[in-house]
Amino acid sequence: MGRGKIEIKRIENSTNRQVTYSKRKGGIVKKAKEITVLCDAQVSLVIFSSTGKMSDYCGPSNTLVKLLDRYQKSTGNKLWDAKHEYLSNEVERIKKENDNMQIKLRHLKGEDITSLHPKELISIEEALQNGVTAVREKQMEFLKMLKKNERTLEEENNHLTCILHNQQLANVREIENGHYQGGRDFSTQIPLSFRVQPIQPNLQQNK
Amino acid sequence: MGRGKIEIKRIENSTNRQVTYSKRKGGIVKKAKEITVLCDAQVSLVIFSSTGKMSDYCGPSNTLVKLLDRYQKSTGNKLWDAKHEYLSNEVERIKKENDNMQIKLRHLKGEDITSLHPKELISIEEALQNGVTAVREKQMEFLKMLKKNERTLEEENNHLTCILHNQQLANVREIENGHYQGGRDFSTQIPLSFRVQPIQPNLQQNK
DNA sequence: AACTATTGATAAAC
DNA sequence: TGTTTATCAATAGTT
Repeated sequence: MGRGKIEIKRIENSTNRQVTYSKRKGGIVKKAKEITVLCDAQVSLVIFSSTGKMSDYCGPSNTLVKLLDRYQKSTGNKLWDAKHEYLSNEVERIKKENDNMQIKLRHLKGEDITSLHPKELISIEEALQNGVTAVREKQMEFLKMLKKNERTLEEENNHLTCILHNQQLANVREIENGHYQGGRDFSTQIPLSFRVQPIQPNLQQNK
Repeated sequence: MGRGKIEIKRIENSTNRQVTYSKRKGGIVKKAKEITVLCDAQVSLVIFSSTGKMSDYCGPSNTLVKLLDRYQKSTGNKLWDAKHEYLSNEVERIKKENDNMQIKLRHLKGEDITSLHPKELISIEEALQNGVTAVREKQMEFLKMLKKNERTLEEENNHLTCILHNQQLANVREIENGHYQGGRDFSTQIPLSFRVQPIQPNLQQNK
């Protein structure tokens, strides 16, 4: 079809090849559209030119994806294969797990329990009771720790009070003896055992 | 091109449509092959007939997958990567949700609470307390229902006892009067108000 | 499935 | 790239 018959082999003239490509591409796409309408067929057509440019045509109301999905099924080719299926199943599985946990959570919060059996209610109550017990135990631990800290602080307080008292005594005595010497460091006169030791409260266990 | 011009619209005659489909399909595939050779292009062609049968053509040394991979890159359409990504994200998202719930559940069960703040402990305790309250309320409802049923049954019992008593009295009297008539239906002699009424226990509220 | 009159596609030229 | 035109190819209707 044309001014002369042509052999079906690569067109060496690059320009000619490009022109022929354009024309024939148009022709094929047109034919594709026609067969789509005439025979209500589904067509997916993807063409790359030798320069790497792409064209495509897809039957109406059909995304390429949809059509290729069908292609996959037809050929048994697992185009988007195991990975996909795995992920899909994974999503399903986890969603179910999620739902179950949601339900359990709601039950533990005392919601949606109207439709439950007495036995189920009892087991939930037990769980809650155990929880309460454990939480309260923890709180008791806290309390103990606070009290322990309190005691420690009290002891420290006593210590400090004692030291202060001693200092004041020493001070008074020095003044009475007329040996007052101004800004002296009294701490060096206090027996070592009375010096304030830094105390680490173990309240910081929970930052 | 043919014995007469045809409109490009669906061919209603099914046989004709099928024939035209065959012819044109061959034509398109031929054209695809030609452009492949003439212009060294790459072609992927997938056609489904209206009956669901599939044909395809692929340029030489190119699997459809490879070509479509190129298509994917060309369009920037992350054809199946997009799907994958979506699913992957979905999995991640739900897994996180899952983990959070798992943690909450464990906390409510009194597990893994060592690292919690007192404030958090308190809010968990509150939740548990609420749960216990709700569950116990439900159980109370059950108890009430059971008691109500018990009462109902007792009343029924009384009824029946009463009826039986009356029957026996009637029986005795009849025998005393010498009017005994064998397998008679005593129920017809009992005043209506004494007849056993069917009682619907509302215990079935929870199936 | 084969035939053929006709239309449609397109190679070459502009 | 778009148009024109002579020619060939595809195919609609027929057998």
